[in-house]
Amino acid sequence: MIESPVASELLSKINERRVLEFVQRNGPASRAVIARGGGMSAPTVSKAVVSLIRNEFLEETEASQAGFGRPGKLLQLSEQKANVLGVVIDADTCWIGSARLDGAVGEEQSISFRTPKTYDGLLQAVINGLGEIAGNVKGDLSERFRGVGLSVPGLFNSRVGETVMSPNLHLLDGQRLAADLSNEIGLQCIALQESHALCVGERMYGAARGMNDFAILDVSTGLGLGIVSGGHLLTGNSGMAGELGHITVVPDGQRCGCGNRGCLETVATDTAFARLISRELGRKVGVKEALTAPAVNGSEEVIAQTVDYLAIAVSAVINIFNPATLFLHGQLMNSDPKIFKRVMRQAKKRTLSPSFKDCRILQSQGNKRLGAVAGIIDHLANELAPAFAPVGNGNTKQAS
Amino acid sequence: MIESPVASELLSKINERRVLEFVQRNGPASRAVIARGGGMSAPTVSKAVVSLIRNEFLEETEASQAGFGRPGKLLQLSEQKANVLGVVIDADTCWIGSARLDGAVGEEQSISFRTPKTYDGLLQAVINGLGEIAGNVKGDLSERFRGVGLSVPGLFNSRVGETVMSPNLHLLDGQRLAADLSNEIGLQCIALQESHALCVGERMYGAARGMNDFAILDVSTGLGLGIVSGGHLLTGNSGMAGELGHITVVPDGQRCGCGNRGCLETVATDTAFARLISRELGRKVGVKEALTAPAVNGSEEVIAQTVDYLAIAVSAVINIFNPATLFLHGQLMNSDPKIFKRVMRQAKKRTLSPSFKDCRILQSQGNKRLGAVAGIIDHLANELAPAFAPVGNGNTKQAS
DNA sequence: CATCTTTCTAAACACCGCTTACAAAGCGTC
DNA sequence: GACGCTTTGTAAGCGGTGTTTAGAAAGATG
Repeated sequence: MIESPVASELLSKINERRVLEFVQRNGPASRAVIARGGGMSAPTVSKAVVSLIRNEFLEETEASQAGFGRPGKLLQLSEQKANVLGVVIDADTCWIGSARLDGAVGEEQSISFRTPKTYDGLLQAVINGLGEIAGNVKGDLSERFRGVGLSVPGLFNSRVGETVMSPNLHLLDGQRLAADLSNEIGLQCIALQESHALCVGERMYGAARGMNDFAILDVSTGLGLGIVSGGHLLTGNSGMAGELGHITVVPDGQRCGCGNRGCLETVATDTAFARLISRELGRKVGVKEALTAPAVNGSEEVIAQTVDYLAIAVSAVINIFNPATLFLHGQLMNSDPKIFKRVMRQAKKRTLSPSFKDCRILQSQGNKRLGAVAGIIDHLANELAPAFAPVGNGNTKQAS
Repeated sequence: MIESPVASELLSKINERRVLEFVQRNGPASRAVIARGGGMSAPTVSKAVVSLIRNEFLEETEASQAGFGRPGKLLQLSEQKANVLGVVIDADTCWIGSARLDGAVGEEQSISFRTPKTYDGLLQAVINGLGEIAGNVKGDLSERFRGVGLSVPGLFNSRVGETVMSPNLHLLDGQRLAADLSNEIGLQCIALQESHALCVGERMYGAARGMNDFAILDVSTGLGLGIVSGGHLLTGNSGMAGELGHITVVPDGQRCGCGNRGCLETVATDTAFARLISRELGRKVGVKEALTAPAVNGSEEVIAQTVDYLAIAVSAVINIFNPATLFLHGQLMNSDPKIFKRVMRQAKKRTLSPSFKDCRILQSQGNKRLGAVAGIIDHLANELAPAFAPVGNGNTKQAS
């Protein structure tokens, strides 16, 4: 039933992982600092460091911080060998870039291109792009990089690595992009659904660094939701968890791309807003134009229709997940403070007040690129060593 | 940041926990059987067993199964010393009972009583009840029992152990029943919100045994939801996760007990159904009577109003959590197959089909009593030793 | 240059799980 | 009833790991 033969080596693996995570979180540090901060003895840290350097996760810099006694040699995430590649697939554009283990994306080493029209075209474009970044030397790829992380839109089955359905990019339907890519370039490729990628990225490198209970609600053409609860990304049985956009809020509402009627996604997204304003103005406008349209600035009544549903979404997330922090992401909320305020006001009304008080709500930039990179880095770390999570069922405290 | 000083003993603790869980799941077994089934070597199991017997979690029985070679001595969960107490607080009645570590509740050793009208009355009634079960010898309690698990209704903050708000039992508001009880009787007391208790109980002893991704939707006067995802009970930051009942589905609907309007709970519960039928009949009826009323058997249109919202709830759970199994619990769905069928049919329409296909939906009895018992047993096991969960962020597979 | 502080490592020790070897305990057969 | 067969359970030895202790290394201070 339970597997994995708890051997002695497990301990050293756990400690290696701890050291690595300490450096990931706190930046370069000496062995002594890691020992103090990570709750391990100095020799233990040293041994872990030896292994991490051998595996090219860390490297020793000459840089030594000034101080009283003997200066410690700083250990940092490897910049030489431990680079990874990130790929973000979106409906209109794709992005490819390289990054170091610390998540720093080399801007000069990244490219964007319009999303091709066919799956084969996309696959080939990604392969070409990766090769370009690797300096056009194909054989070099697997030497300079350790893996590729992908952010993919739509409904993604992470158990089998297959995009089940991608409403805005149907060419991915039924495809296994990560596997196909891996076969072509001979590197590990790991795909994450974009909302999940956002979560992993924010947690590893972004605003949610170190947080164990948070949610990210991403409002754009659709409604994306990523949840980290108790330190775990909520994936569900097949990685399809988080589809908040398709809960029904208008029982006989308009038809949604998913086939159902009245999904939250039909009324609480950029697209819904633009559609609404277009009708108001009598001509078709995009989201950006809609936001600056006079009708919008004029009347709260007009924006209310979208915004109040957005508040229902926010409220649902807080009621259902009780996160310590909720990040809101999307131009609709982050461009106009008036809109954000109204969302907050309405959400407060619609949420159980203890849960609402318990939750800090922040606007966030979010970054799928970091997410793609974080996805592969997290995978590499898991491959190296398991994170240790002493864990029960979450029931807590208050004993005698 | 991360604590717990990964010492050598950690390994033995993990293995003790494994042995204990093996026996919990598979019943009495010999050391050899545990070794084979649990993936440990025989000496390791023996050592763990010694410790578990010393801590009175296990005991050795003389009973030996017939077979070829030397018969193994069976190890079972201690019946002598390792008993626990379970307490279920409900709006109308309370229950107290004792159970063994294997979850077997001694029916003759349980009592029920009407829920008192005041908090002090309740506390005293529980204390008395516990004493009664312990044989009226107060000092004996802490010798015969290891702890008390409680199932409490309403919104429960598990971080501080306080009931924040209990709509159907306001005497609990702001109270810390587990802590108060613990102070009085000198035993460890652990409270769980009732929906969470349901989950823990089903997972440890019931229909969800061994499942790592499931949800339980409990439809009664309110809408309770418990989620286990990736093997973890979803509690949120303060244990208040799972409040599906208060998401808004009728933006300008009727007022809910929580202060908001149009909560799912106002339209998709027993109470809502009874209210609906009452209006139909022109007189006030309870749920049971409502279910057998001629109006109900006659027309689908009448029940549809409640049932279709119930389907929205089911659909929301599947869309949001992507569970492998969903247990539906509540007399509304489990008494009339016609109703259940309609819920299923409607839910199927309203759910993303990959997620729906991925999810097995079962009717379930559920049992808060087992939940209360499982809660304290799980806590005791966690105290003894951490469960080991090698864990990443949940991103999976499909590498080169 | 000696002293001080801090870093890092080597050695000794204790703990752990695993493998191997062996004793223990029944069953079948002769 | 004795012997072999099979399985169970334990003792001893080995390799791996973390910790403590002691000491070497490296720079700052006086």
